Parts: sequence; structure tokens; C-alpha cells
Amino acid sequence: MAPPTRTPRSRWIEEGLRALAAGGPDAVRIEPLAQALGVTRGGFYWHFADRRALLEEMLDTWERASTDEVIERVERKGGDARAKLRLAGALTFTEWLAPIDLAVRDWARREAAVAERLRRVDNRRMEYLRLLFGTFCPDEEEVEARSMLAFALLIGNHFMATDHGARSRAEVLDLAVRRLLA
Amino acid sequence: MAPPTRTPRSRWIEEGLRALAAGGPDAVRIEPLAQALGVTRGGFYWHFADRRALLEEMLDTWERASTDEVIERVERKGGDARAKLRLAGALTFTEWLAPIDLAVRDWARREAAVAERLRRVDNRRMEYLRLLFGTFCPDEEEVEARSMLAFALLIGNHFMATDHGARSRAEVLDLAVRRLLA
DNA sequence: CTCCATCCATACACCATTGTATGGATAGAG
DNA sequence: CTCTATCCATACAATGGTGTATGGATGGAG
Repeated sequence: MAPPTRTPRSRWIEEGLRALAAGGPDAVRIEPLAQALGVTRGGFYWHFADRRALLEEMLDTWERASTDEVIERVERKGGDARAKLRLAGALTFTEWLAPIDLAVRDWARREAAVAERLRRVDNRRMEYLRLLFGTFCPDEEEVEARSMLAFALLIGNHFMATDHGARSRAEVLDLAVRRLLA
Repeated sequence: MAPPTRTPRSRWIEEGLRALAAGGPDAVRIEPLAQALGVTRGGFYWHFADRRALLEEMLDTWERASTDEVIERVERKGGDARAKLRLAGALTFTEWLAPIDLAVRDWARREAAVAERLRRVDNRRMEYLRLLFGTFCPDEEEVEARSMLAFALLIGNHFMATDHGARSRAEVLDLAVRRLLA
């Protein structure tokens, strides 16, 4: 009754996320996407009502991948709070997720609906940070300050373009992280 | 010999920066810019060779405004290192400069020439941060860590979309800043 | 008053992309 | 083998931009 889906929704979404990561939301164009997938736009409008619908589903996919899935993996691996903090940071800013995160972050500045999603995602992450910092930080104000600093550090690490003399960026990052986990 | 320039280069650049701040580099389109200035594109191509040339000059303007001018103003005002740090942060992320900074930061991810400029700007800022932190921080590694954390905090502050329960963002920011200046 | 540097309007050719409409192609269920 | 759900190709009209060419306006210097 159904021949195997040749290029299903998921492939359009995947390719869309790749385009978003590489060039921002304005770079998510149907025509080039189809070209990248080796087909014409014909099939696209069978799967999606229009461009907006694709963007919407891309964000759905990203939202799930960058919160629940990350936290679940961290919890499954276990370890003490400091290890969990390091792992959570690494998993939310993988080579695949980081550029999408940054693109969405910039996108959110100009689209209220995207901002709303980012707020949900960031709040979920901060919630988790507070939980972890809270396990070895008695003062509530310090938990909040460290959580914000930690989150900002990860974002800044990707958005900053500085050299650090003899040190590598990774070394400086580690220095900063150590300070936050002290 | 010269009638008063009606809409000189500077007005195109200014409007261009406004568009960049609001919608990223892809939103800097000649036609809408002209419309915003109440003229047609006729005059644009008298001032600039093409769209690229405008973008280039916009970045020139931004580069100057967000480094030399800021540092010069901070030094003129004076005060101790901690006061200078706070002021420098406030001046580089004014309501006018902040959104341009963020847009350029995202833009730099996909255009090598923009990345090169941002590197210059960020290095100049970090240099200044190191200088100031160095006045009350003996350990060189700590100077580097604090400088990076401070810079990342300011960027993250604008790119993050979190709530903080009872506290306001400004309060949490202040908590974090205090921790960095301790 | 005239001239000319400066800026603007208009028209043109061109391009990339969107969304719609319609007619296939294809492969597994039956 | 046939049927049908699924997907693709193609053609079309429309939109919104780019850059070029050309012919004005306009107002202060002289």
C-alpha cells in the first residue's frame, strides 16, 4: 500500500537544520534544500504546507534534541554534580547542536515565536543547572550567579573571537570552568 | 560649488546599521533602506559601488565606535579598575550598540571577513579587560579566567532567554558581576 | 545669472525564490 | 497484474530584490 518513503519529512527537517546552522533562518530556502536532497520542490509541498511549516517543525525537533534528550543522557550516565555539569555542557554544545543553538539564539532576537521557544529551552537548562549547582553550593544567590555565569560562558565561548596569547581557548575555558565549579 | 548633501553616505550607513541590528545582514537591503530614507535607490549607487561596499563601511563605522571610542570615554571618566570595568561593559552594550554587536557576532560565523574584524574588536576589548583585572588580581591565570567570564557574561546576558524566579535579570547579572569583581 | 557638483527618479534587464496546479512515476498490498 | 498511496517533475504567475543607464533637479560658488 505504501512504497518506501524516498525523502520523508525528517530528511527535509534535517537538511533544513543544517542550512539554519550554516546560514541562519534566511538561508533555509526550499529550492536549494531540494537541490541538496537531489529532488525538486515537488515533494516538499506534499509534506509541508509552506516554508513556515518547515521552520516550525525544525524548531520542534531542535527543542526536543537539545533539552530532554541531553538531560536524559546525562542522568543515565550518572556521576557527581560536577561531572554532570561538564557533561551537560559538552552535550548541549556538540559540533552538531552548537551552531543550531547559536542560530536560533540570534533568530529569537527578531521573531517572538522563536524567542518563546528559546525561553522554554533556556529555562529548562537553567533549572537543571540550579539543581546541580545546588548540590554543592549552600547559598541560593550563589547558585543563581554560578548558573548564569556557566550558561553565559558556554554561549560566549562560541560567540567570542578572541585569542589568548600563549594559551589555547580550551585552556582558558577550563580555567574558567574550574573557577565556577570550585 | 556643492549644495548641502541631502542624504549623505553617513545616513545610508546609519540606516544600514539599524537594519543590521534589527534583522541581521540579510535584512540590509537597498530598496527598503531607500524607502526608510524617503528616497529611491538612485542616490545609493552614487555613494556606493554596490551592496557589499555599504556593508563594508557599516563595519568600519561599528568597529571604531565599539572599541576606541568606548575605551577613550572610560579612561576620560577615570575611577578605579572596578568602576572602569562596569562602565566599559555598560558602554559597549548600550541600547544602540548591543544589537549591532550581537548581529555582527552571528554574521561572523559565516563570513570570514567579518570574523576577522570581530577578532580585532574582541581582542582589543579583552586586552583592556586583562589590563583592568590585572590591577587587582595578582595571578595571571585568574586574570585570564575572569576576563573571559566577564566578556562571556555580557554576551550571554543578551543572548540568553531565561527567567530567574523572583529575581530580575538585572539582579542576577549584578550578583554575577559582584562575584567576578570580588 | 550661470554653472556644475551633488543627488534623485525612472526605466530596464535580470535573478532567485515562493506557492499552485497538474500530470506522472513507482513500488508494495491485494 | 492491478491499484493506490506516496512522492516527484514541470510549468506558471507573482514577488521582491539587484545593478546599470540616463536624464533631470537643485542650490551655492563664482
